[in-house]
Amino acid sequence: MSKRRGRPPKYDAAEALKGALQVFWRKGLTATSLDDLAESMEMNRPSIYNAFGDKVSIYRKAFTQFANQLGDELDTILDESCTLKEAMSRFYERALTTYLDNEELLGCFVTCTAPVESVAHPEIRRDLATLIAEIDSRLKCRLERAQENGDWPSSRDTKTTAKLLHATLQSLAIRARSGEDRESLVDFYSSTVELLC
Amino acid sequence: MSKRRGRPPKYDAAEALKGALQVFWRKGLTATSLDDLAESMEMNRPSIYNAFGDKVSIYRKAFTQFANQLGDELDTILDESCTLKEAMSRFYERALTTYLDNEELLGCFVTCTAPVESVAHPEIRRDLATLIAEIDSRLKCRLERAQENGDWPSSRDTKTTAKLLHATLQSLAIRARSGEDRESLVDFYSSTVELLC
DNA sequence: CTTATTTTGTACCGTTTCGAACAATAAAGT
DNA sequence: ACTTTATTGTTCGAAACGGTACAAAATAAG
Repeated sequence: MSKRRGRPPKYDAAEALKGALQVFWRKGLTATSLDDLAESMEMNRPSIYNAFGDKVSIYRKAFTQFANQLGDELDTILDESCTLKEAMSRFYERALTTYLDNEELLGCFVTCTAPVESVAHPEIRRDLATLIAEIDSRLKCRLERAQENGDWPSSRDTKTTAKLLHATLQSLAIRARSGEDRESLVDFYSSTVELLC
Repeated sequence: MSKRRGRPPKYDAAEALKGALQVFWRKGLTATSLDDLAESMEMNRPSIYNAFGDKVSIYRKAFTQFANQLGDELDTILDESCTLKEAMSRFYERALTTYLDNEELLGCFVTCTAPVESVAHPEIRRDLATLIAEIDSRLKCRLERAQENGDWPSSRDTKTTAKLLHATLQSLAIRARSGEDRESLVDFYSSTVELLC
């Protein structure tokens, strides 16, 4: 029942990581300076270092938080939607909302900022690989469920279709960042859903 | 008939850009220093600056060279292949060869390094958007040709399928960089070709 | 009130960065 | 031979970088 000794931290860890995520999302790992992070996390450099370690560590923690948060939301959508078509439409729509937040064309944090660092930072490469495999797996499971429900032909290949649905998500991420307008992106995922689901 | 005055350049412009491309491909724009470029381009910094401008300019020139070269090769493959299936298989196989050059997992130069810079550098964002539209268009044309030849059902949507084929290319680029092995990537594009073509 | 513990914030260090100034070099024109 | 033009390579400087040392501040325990 002992209370924590010492001066109480001014920051909230999750909130600080959210700030870090915002800068990393716009600038990427390398172009983000510790000063940028200090400002966006509302902490000063030594406190950041003490709490989260060096820049790569902060990035990876922000990465994990992003993956967990968006992943959970997308999983919920996949689970609670009745038909496969409805599930995938809502899935992409939710992703787009994140990618085009506040009229800024940010794309997906992971897809747009992690690959470039994957060569210099093997830890990030592994984080990326793990996340990709995770999403593949979730989509494949959803397709299998649709097959059990008779909502999707059991003759079709779940593994390939899952990867194609994932590829569409990745493409939306990059296209959003390239400035493609929302209407065009919606058109893309809508017709993809029609074609594959 | 007048010859060029002054000391003749030691470097070959195309060769130097090739060197620049190699570093940018591994490190990305921001993490690449002018010293890195000087070494890889076999020029010293002032000469580089004099010949190609600042770092972003060099990157964009390397980008253009890459896009032209790979684009031309892929177009040739699309054009000279008889069947659509054969065309797309060779298309992806050629891309993979580039992405996995010399056992290093580099992925696509454009897909893996350009998006992260698109927010800070609008010129790069436009370059990226232009290239994406270009590839979409080429693939769509190939599908239309297949329809004319009776090689592909004229009932199907060329625009959406072109984007899906493109999304598969982008996904291969990212997956290669994440460390996914060649066998898995070949499996992915093979079954994609079967499914879509 | 004193001590122990933890975070904060200022100040600093050594390195790397980009870009430019400068003289040296190599070719063509006169 | 001398001038003109263009590239090379050395050198420099100001700024930004990541990371750390250290004292001040704030709380709990004794």
